[in-house]
Amino acid sequence: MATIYDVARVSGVSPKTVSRVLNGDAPVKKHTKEAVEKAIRELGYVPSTAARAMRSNKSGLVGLITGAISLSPNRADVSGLPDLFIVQGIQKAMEESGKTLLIADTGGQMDRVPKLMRTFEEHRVEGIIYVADHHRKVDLPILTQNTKLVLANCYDDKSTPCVLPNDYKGQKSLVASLIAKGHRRIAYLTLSPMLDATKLRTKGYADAIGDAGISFDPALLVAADIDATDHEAEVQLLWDAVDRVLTLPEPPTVICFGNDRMAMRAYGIMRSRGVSLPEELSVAGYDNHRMITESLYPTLTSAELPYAAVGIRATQLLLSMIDGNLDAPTAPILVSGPVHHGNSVRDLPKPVTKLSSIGRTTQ
Amino acid sequence: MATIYDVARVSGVSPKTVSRVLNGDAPVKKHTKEAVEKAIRELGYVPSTAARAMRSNKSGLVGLITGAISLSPNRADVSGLPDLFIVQGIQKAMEESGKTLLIADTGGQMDRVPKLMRTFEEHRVEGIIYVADHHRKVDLPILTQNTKLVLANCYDDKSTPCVLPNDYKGQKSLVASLIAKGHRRIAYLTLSPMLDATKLRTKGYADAIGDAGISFDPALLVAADIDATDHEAEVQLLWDAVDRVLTLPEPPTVICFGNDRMAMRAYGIMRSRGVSLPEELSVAGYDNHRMITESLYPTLTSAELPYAAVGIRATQLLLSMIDGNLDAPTAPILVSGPVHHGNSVRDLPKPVTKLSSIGRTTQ
DNA sequence: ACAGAAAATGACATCGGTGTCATGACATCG
DNA sequence: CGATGTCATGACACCGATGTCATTTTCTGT
Repeated sequence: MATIYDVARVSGVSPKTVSRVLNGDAPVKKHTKEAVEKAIRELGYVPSTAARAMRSNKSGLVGLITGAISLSPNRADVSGLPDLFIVQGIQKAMEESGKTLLIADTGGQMDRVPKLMRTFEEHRVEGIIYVADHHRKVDLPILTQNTKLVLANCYDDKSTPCVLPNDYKGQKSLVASLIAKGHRRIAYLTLSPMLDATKLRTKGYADAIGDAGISFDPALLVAADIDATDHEAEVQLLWDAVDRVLTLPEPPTVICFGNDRMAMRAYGIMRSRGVSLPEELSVAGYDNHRMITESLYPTLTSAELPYAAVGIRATQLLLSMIDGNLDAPTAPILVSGPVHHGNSVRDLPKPVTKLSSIGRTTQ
Repeated sequence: MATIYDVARVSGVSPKTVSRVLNGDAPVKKHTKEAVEKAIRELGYVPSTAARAMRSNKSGLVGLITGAISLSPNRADVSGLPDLFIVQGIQKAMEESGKTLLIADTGGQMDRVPKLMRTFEEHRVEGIIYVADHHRKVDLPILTQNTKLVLANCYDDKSTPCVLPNDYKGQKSLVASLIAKGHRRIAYLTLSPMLDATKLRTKGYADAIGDAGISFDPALLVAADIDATDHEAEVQLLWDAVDRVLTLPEPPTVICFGNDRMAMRAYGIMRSRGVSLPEELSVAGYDNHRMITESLYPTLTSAELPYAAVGIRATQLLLSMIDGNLDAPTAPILVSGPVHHGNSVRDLPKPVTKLSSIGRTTQ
């Protein structure tokens, strides 16, 4: 492989001058410059990042730890939006920065993380992004010294800088939009209550109806997706939850589901029950998993889980930390996504005025 | 960041001795060794691969070019098995080799490949794997000098070493297994005839029935998945193709589809037509896309498209080329996968003997 | 035409490891 | 006991870039 010395020799100048041509950091005579460029072309010279890294103490590398590549395709049916979208956002944002991404996949085994981090340190990465498969707390080994670390879709108790989806605001916006369409009996069939996302979204739901002056009815809030190892059991739980809210004395006019997949299943359940969507019942999901929302009929209203944006924000944050422009933020950075309106939510005739709204508004 | 010199100073030995402790390539007194290891621990010393790479001219890096990360999740509905599975295979195999994987995603734009290759060369990767999204011919820019290159799921006309799924054998094995179950009228509804995979599989189909002494009936071979930009049109083409073979004077007892997704759609079509599976008609797919094959009822018989294995083989090939153990193979390496038997193919009562098989065996 | 400034270029050291060779301390053997 | 060999260690150069500083060439203005 040709080196800068070879180029210098062939073009009859000093290596330093070749360096100047390469980096354009000092004036070089036009004639000289052309000779050097010719030599570079002839020799097929490509500068070595390793040598550069050594001299400048900057590797130009950024590490990414994720399980998204090894797990995503198989897992498409067990979870919400695949975290691969976060990785995509990171790739996209990183590309523009000129840094090179070193991707390490855990294969789902957390105990491999220290080894991966070690490899990253040997390569002197300028920073590391850790991506979790869902909004949750993590506990990573502490990095030696001052390697920059950003958590994406997760957080820890050492106040490591992190970027999270704004689950609170997402659900709140979604429910607010339902209220704006005239709905007042709004059921929420959640994912497991153990999830951070569920806790936050439930608060968003409660605040949205509270802000609208609607009283909170605990019967409308049902955890419908407990960790069932069994696929059958999962479907049955959902069926049961739907049944429970629909047979209430005053049933909801709309049901929000913990994610789009639950909503998709609900379409089938409604068909079985002879309930037509959205005429007799409106439905909303979460994630805006386009493969689902756009292919369902009617198209599904859903709050976007802004995974690509989380990846992009995490990258921007890391890059700014690397540049030293910014101290690490102490609070999590929250990323919000819009509500995507499909045809699964219908406009409800509004009561004429608040004063006259004495009769029932449902059914 | 601590260097080998810091370790040497703290432990009171020469840098070279520290190097020996690190690499174990020369005897070191036990006492000295312990002192060095203590210093390494205290300083949190991590050797720099950049410096190593410079001295040894070996980066320990391998490049991977793919579009699987940026495209896979969105594209799950437009293609067969996602090529991400190939990337998974590569990651897995590479991990054991101690090399570090540099993943570059094209984002679907082929014109970005030269830039990515350039970056890889700057990092002095020891080899590059190029992954295509489906079995096809590619035309990559020539690499400077002797950088090792392996193509996965694709080939070129410069006889670059490549690893391909054995589409011929896959379809042949599948059809042979159908014949073993007593089927003799076997329809094949293919993907676009322009695809390499289709050509190879069609030959596999023809050879399998030929080997069984069944005469080839062109009416049973229909291209059913032309590149329709429109989703609707695609479904209609499939419906039409199914209709065409089922209304033949002597209809098939089993239909093979170009991929699992087509087969999945066919389930719906059969339901509409009132044809029960597998009692009245057997069905087989291709890819063994588990998300589909295992969740359909009845479970789908499918030939495995061995993407993970393609990734692993490609990695092994590249690593052996890097080690110089092996010259590049001149012919493509073909990877075969098994046929996965689901419940979508039923055993057909066999004619008692060949001599007495005068009557119709169908319907 | 000449001093002085500015532009263009080069010599050399350095980054952090490791290969090569030299050297000193012991052990072994005749 | 001295010659020889082995073991353990260190000095030094080198990999390929680039920062620092020195030097040479070219450009100004008077």
